[in-house]
Amino acid sequence: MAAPRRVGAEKSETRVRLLDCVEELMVEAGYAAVTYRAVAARAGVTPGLVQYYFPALDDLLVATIRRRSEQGLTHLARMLKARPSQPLRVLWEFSNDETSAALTMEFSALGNHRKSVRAEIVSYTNQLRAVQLEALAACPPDAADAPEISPAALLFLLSGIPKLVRMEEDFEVHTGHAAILELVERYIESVEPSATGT
Amino acid sequence: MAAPRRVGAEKSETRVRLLDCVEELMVEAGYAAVTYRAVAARAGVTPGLVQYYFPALDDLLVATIRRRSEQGLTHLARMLKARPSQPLRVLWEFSNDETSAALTMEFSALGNHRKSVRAEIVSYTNQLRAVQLEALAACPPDAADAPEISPAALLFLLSGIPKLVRMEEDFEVHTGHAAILELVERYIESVEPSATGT
DNA sequence: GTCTATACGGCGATAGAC
DNA sequence: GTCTATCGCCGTATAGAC
Repeated sequence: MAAPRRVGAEKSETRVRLLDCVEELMVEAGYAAVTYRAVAARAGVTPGLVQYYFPALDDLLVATIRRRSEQGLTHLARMLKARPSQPLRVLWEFSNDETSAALTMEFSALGNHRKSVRAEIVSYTNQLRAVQLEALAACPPDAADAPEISPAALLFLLSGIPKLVRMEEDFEVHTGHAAILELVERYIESVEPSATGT
Repeated sequence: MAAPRRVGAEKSETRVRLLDCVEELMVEAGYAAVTYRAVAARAGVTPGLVQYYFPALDDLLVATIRRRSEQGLTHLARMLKARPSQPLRVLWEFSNDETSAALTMEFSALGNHRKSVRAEIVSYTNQLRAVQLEALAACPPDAADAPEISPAALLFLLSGIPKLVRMEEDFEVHTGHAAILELVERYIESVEPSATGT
């Protein structure tokens, strides 16, 4: 693996600040607003310096995604560890957490035609799914009045519904959102009653 | 409303051909590949001529979406009219139809930061939802063993699940897809048995 | 290792000639 | 209706100052 050119140190304060600026630009104006010149202007440096740390725009975008992904995996692991008896609630809350929802949507859109970004998202999603499936497997939902549903299908719904709701809200569609959220929450309540320990 | 500049006739053959080229470019290489120069090259005309018919790139993209949307609404109306006793099956098949799935995904991604495109999608989606809800309202699902679910929530799932599945497949995620599709189809079978008339 | 200056070709968009 | 010329912004590459 040849060094692709000269590149800045990983621990540089400047580098960290640049990634922060990318996130800000993305949520405020979309991924299309992430240009060398715009990032440089916001960080108060020259465009050339941004390129020094991230030779190609892909490098800048992938680094931004990777940092967020690592934070997400760590966060989920902490939540699961703190409440080992309520995997469904934890997964549902995690997927509904909007801390970085706008950013996540932006990344997905970007991934649609940037191969490098897509690869990074695939890697992250696979790690996430593995952790989530493991948590669900430890607690097979066999409550009395709950419909039969496989852990994989349940995970699809728990993680997918909040994402779908956010996407539709972005396009001013609200049909059935309140009803579906209430339905999922009633299901969770039936499988993992609020007042339950391990 | 002032005429925004000179513009080509709606019925021009060239105009129709340009829209075809846009769709081809979009599915083959993504919306980012839709440039005046690329569309012109594919259609065998000069970039300036493309701009004559569509002064801004937004005009070109919106025209492409509008044409597809009208086709989609017409198609759904025909399907509903042909099988008035099976709204659930029709809606499910319509949402699973991949005739223009790639294009639809592309439009959604585009809509995320092109205001004009977003507005067009909002308009189309609202019309679509109205038609779909009306179809569902004519047939309240009160089958014996089906879980209680409102028409709006049901529509959310029928239209959203196929979209979500396609999005995840794009990122090489397959978890729970087969199970969830089978689950929905079993539900539909319970509410609208295959061998049923009006 | 950090940072700057400059140049190149491609892009969307505009104005206007034929 | 059709096409050309031109403008400013973009990603990228390179040469070199501190």
